[in-house]
Amino acid sequence: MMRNRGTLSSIDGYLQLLETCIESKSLKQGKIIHQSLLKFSGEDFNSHSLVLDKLTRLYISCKRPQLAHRVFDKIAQPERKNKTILWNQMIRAYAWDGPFEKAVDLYDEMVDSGIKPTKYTYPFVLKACSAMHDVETGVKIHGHVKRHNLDNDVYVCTALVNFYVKCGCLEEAREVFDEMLERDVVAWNAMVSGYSLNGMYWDAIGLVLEMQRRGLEPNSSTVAAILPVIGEASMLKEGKSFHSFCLRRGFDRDVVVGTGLLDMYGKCGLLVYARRIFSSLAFKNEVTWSAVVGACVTCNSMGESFELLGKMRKEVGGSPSPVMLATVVRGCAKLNDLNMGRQLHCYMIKLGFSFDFMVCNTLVSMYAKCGSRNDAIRFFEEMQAKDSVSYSAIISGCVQNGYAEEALQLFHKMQLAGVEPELATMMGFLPACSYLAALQHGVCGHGYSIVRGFTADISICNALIDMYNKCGKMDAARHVFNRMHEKDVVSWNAMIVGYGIHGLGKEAILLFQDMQNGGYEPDEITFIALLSACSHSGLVTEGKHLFSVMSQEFNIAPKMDHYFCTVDLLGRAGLLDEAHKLITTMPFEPDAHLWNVLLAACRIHNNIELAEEVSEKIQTLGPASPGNFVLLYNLYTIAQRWHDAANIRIQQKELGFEKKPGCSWIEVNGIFHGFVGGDCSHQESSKIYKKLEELMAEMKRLGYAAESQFVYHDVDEEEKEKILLYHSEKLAVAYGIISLKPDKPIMVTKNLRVCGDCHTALKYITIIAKREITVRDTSRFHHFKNGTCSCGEFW
DNA sequence: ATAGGGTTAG
Repeated sequence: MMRNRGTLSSIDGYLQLLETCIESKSLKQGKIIHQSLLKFSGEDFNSHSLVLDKLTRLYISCKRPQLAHRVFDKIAQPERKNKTILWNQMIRAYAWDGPFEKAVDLYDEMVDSGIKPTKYTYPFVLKACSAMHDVETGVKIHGHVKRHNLDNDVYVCTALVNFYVKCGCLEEAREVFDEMLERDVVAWNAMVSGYSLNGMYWDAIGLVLEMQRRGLEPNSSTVAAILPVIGEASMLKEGKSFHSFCLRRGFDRDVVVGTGLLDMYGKCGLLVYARRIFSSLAFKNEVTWSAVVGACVTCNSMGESFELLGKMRKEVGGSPSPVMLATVVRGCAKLNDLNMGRQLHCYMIKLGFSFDFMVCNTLVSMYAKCGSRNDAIRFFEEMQAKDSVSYSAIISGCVQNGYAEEALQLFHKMQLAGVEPELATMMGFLPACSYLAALQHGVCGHGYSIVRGFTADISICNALIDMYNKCGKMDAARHVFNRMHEKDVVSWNAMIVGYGIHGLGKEAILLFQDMQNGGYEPDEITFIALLSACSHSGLVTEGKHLFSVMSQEFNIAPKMDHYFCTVDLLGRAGLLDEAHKLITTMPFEPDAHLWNVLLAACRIHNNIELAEEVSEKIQTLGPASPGNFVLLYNLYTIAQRWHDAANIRIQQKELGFEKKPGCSWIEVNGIFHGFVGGDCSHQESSKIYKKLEELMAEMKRLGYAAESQFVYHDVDEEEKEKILLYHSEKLAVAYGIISLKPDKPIMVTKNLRVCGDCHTALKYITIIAKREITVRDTSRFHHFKNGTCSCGEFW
């Protein structure tokens, strides 16, 4: 009889066979045995607890927790009660390989069936909780630990510290750590890596010092845990002292420590040291190779990173890891090498990495940083799964390329898709609001940031300050600024810029005083902000003083941008010769851009002789931007040299310096209405033009004459008047007047500088329409009120 | 131990 084969006497044989499979982790053989048991053994055998126990262990050891679970469930209830160890092993299996929620389910089942968890149970459930970031369940389990008086066990408490650390609850972790009766090196390491993972370098280092003071020796794990933060904070001095500590203990030969050391040196910018450690390591693994490639990318040695990629394939064989490729792609982004980026993209597809979140997100970012918004969008849309990083990458990518409105739409899509915006998402969203002057969206973003606790972050507050400043809400910006618990140089700069673009130069300088009194060191950007603030307010003496002070007292050598601002300041004030002299006596060669600033000043003060001299310089240098062409063109048209003007236009086209079309927009109830010159595409276009004509008639009655010098075409006066009337900023203002309630101020944003004729016209319009109008152009705010503008003609 | 998204100026 077949059933005879399944007698109890043959069980031992099966059990032994299973045991060898468990030891050798041989899934294939194990499955064969399992199947033959099913086929030939019949019921008795199949429910034999020893067999089921072994089978469960087999699948656990082969990392098949779900298969194991199925067998485990067959063990009869009374038997299962005595198998605490097996329960623990099942939970551990899920905690390692997932699905993590199953680990928690099993734990609950265990507790419900009256089995007391042991100190070996808790660490695994907690591990599963931290993998899911399930703080609530973890805290519940912490309660169970206390109830079972296991809160004096090193093993369990270390697991609790680890759990809290991974969930970002540093205070809770520290509390558990502090209450531990005895602490071994592993416990200390858990706390150290907690501070390290959360970027709290001083706490991490302090803890290592304290552990040494208490007579405990840091081991290689301690060092490996602390090196990443040291690198992140570029604390070279501390890094070197840990390095020498490693040399004394011989830890440097350890791959993990060695990799950590080379990574740390790379992040500190010392590629020479990183290379040296890399070549000294006898054993290098995948991570080591990725780390050294990363060090090259960080230190701008791109060629070397590509070489290393090839070298690794030759020396180690096999294909590079996703991490390594993502790192090289990051290098392409840094180099702006779209071609190489595309090639790597193909390579990644070939290797089958196109399902990896990290890899795909790097590609989105690379395309965006290389200025190819189309590729970025296309690739982003094609991704089957998108996480918050994908959205963050595409949102900032759009903003970086000037597609701020699209960025807002993507932010909206993100929420519809149920993906929660993270801090870094807001770092793309808020600048998009700044760009668009999208106050209503910006305020929502502020609210959301408060709710999520992001406003504790300096960078978020800086982005908020900038957003409010660019939306014309200086009070709100200052409020955020004042309430920050900690500021950095960016905070001060953002606020100084705010005063500058609002024409409040004196306030900008006062804030600079406060900054110094507060013990903050200004940087290059601080002075760019200050100088441009002076230029917007006509503060010539103050600006000149700041320019000399920056190198003499603050040891910051003026760069092109500082000359740019100072020439602008002098030029606008009519000090053309002084501006000219500054350019010719500066310690490096001026570029076309800088001459262009002087040219613009010549145009303001109608100095044709100097302008011609300057334009010659620009022509020999080769115009560097569409702006150069525009100014030259304008200059010739003022001089009515139509032939020269036409030549400039032709040259501009041939060289591919197309001028950006002027475009203005206005936010009405959170919706943007954009206009280009002569735009008839708006739904209410006819109403807008009717309003403009009405205003025009009234303006003329008050003495307005179209300033036709702002039309640089050889056309007759009437035609010029029309071209001017339909400038985008006028269209947007007219739409504001007809769509916003009379008591609401009108705010229009323009992507170029506001035109001179429009500037005059808007003064009249404030009188006629009895409304306040604000225009933000690329360089500053213009607040029009009762026939005047806040800019005082400095723009 | 390596790895994806980020603020200010021109």
